[in-house]
Amino acid sequence: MRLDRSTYHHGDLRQTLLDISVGIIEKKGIEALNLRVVASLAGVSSGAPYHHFAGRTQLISAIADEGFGILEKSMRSASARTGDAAHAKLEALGQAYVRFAMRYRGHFRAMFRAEGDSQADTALTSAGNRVFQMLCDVIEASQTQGTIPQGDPQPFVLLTWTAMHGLSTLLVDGGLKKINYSPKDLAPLMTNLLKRSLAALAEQRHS
Amino acid sequence: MRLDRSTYHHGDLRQTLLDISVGIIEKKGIEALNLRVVASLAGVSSGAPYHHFAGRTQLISAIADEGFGILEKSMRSASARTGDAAHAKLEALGQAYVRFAMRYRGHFRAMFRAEGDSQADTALTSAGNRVFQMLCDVIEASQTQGTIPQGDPQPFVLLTWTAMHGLSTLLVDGGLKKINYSPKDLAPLMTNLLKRSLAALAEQRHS
DNA sequence: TGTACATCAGTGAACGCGCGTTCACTGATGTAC
DNA sequence: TGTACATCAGTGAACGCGCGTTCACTGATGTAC
Repeated sequence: MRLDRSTYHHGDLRQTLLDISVGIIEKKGIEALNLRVVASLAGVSSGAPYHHFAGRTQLISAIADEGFGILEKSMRSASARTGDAAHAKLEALGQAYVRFAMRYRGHFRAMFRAEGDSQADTALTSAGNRVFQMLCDVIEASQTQGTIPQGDPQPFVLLTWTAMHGLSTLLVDGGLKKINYSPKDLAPLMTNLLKRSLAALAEQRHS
Repeated sequence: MRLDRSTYHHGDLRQTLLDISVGIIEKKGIEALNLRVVASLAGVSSGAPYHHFAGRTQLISAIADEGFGILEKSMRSASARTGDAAHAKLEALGQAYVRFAMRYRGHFRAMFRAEGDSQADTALTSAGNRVFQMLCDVIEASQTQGTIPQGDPQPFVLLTWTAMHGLSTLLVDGGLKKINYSPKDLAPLMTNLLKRSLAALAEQRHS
């Protein structure tokens, strides 16, 4: 019965492999993730990773899982730091999301890798579902509190997600390099845009 | 001096290869693009494509170029169909962009493939630059006509781009499968959101 | 109109390498008695 | 406390395949004279 994995053989190879992989995905993208290189950077042989992950795919999934965990924690603590006003919570969630994407680019890419139409297996993890649920909840709370018009919340949820996610994608993949506007200014700008404009949608939805 | 390429040997293998590749990228994603399979689907041998493209990378670039060409044409004709009011043109551009992404998913993926940080060579083609320029122009026209507040147009351009592009990405990669809201309703919804809310940003930009 | 020649778009076998994955093995750690 | 044994996390050579790419070639089309 070993309590301390960290003194056993390598230390914590599993986490080391995850960390190195994240670094590679950040720098070179997910396609460049090469198990042999990861292993050698970790100082182990090419077969070692298979004692911790069934294969390359599972390693990437593990990174995605870790990412969703971090994202959920970030969003919960961001939400907890605000008052009960739904609009404040919505803004906090948006900022937390974008900030997460910038800070954990490798995880973000692993979480939202587009692998053709096999998107089925990109089914969100439980943490991913909880994140999405947080968004739904705060939108509904906004409706209850009158910050957002009544009615089917889905379009509002979608718009919020689109704005958050679209901006994050642009920031992560460098799609706005040619626009010299600081990302730090953009996150709050974007979330405020969102918050302020949701109301304008009310009549649009019924057209 | 042959005037009719289409009667020469295969016909127009170059275009055939492009079309088949686009189909594959639509169905299975860009990583699944396999030159040998493309060649065999076109009914030619594995070496044939190299008489038309220097390699896999150049074939993808050719698809991207074609895509930017189509996108530019779509946006120009959408813009031409409206009056001179800048806000109408802005909305038309947004709708054209999203519609293009849905209709030409393969091209769209080739145009905005994220290949790590080698984004340098994803430098936009001339058509891509013109598309971006159209967006800048209409934003500036909106400022002149008073639909959008004065000042540095960059943040406005960026927000428009983010909204258009973020929604398109979600639609193309199936990121909103679980939300049963029709894409056809979403495009105008999104562009209207954008148009109506740009004004709300004025004070935000100076905070 | 016919013959020699250049060119161009194909063929298809073969090369070669990157890389995921396997497998028989070894050495270190923990457990039983 | 020592010895036998189970287990687990490593090693590293080797397998195998997918796939981009090359190359000597062939047959069809176009040009010169």
